Amino acid sequence: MGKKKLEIKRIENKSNRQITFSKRRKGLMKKARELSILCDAKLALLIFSSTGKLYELCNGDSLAEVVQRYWDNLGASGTDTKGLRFEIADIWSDEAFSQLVQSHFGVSELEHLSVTDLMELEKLVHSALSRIRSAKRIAWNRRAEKKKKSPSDVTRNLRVAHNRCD
Amino acid sequence: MGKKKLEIKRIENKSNRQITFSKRRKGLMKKARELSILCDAKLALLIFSSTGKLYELCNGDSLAEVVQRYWDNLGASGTDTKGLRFEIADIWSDEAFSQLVQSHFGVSELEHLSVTDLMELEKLVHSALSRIRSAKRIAWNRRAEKKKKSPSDVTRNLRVAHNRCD
DNA sequence: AACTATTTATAAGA
DNA sequence: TTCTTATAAATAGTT
Repeated sequence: MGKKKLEIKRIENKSNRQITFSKRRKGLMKKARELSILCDAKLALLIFSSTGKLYELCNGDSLAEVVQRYWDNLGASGTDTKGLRFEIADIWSDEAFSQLVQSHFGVSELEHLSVTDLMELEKLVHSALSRIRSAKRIAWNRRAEKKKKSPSDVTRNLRVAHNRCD
Repeated sequence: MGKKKLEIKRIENKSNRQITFSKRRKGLMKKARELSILCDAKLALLIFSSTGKLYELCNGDSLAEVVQRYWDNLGASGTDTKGLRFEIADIWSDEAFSQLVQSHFGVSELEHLSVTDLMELEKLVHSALSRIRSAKRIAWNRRAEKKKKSPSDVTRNLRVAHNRCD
């Protein structure tokens, strides 16, 4: 929409690209906000400009919680994750984790921690996730290297689970 | 845009709300895709309908990676997280975590785990996060209850940190 | 699910 | 850059 119809492909002129980014980013966020209000939807929107600057929008829950729902949803829609879910619950009966909490905060019950402590713990666990993901990526590549010619169905399914984006 | 100007507030009629949700969701995703192509931006968009159904869009990296960049960004932009970051790194030198990995998978080095194991571990740690967040929410409410009248600056800042959304 | 009267977003230009 | 304006695009109400 504008004086000329704009073809949807990368804008090569840098300053035009910047201007369009700024205008459309604002428009997109406005629309996102409207959708969430009009239709009572929860949403999260993250935009990284080509220079790496982050713009974000979310409503209702914190972004972390929206993302968490995303993960829950992944788990729920998976076909054979039930056995896994049982084991997942077990992390809390595992001595190791309460020891971890104990050694960092002096108590082992989450219920006894302050908001500040819990935020710190949250970041702590997030950093664990980062490292796990990184290891997963590396393991994935190692695996892909071996099966270069024709990936098996199992491999393809894993890719879907790993990279659930359209 | 439409035959009448629509006031931006929750649409009470359920079927109208549903129809508007469907139309606007499609429009929003189209705009998001266009922005990412035109301006070479990375983005992630998660939408949960009021019935809980998830619609998502992301380009470039997987959603997990976009979200991870979000967390990295949070850490980098925080004013007083440096001290915290040091402690965060320490989770991996902590015996407790490697014991956890050891007891679940038989080896303690992430590098020796398979993709499948790492995915399981990832879910495991995610479930830990769920519980931490839940505890945080509860602790937060307890705290808010006490300071009902006029929240202090500290309280307000924590809310910002907890719920970093505009 | 299609239509269409309007509103809204925005590409160029000032 | 910010403001304006002509035009394209999205969509509210309707069928």
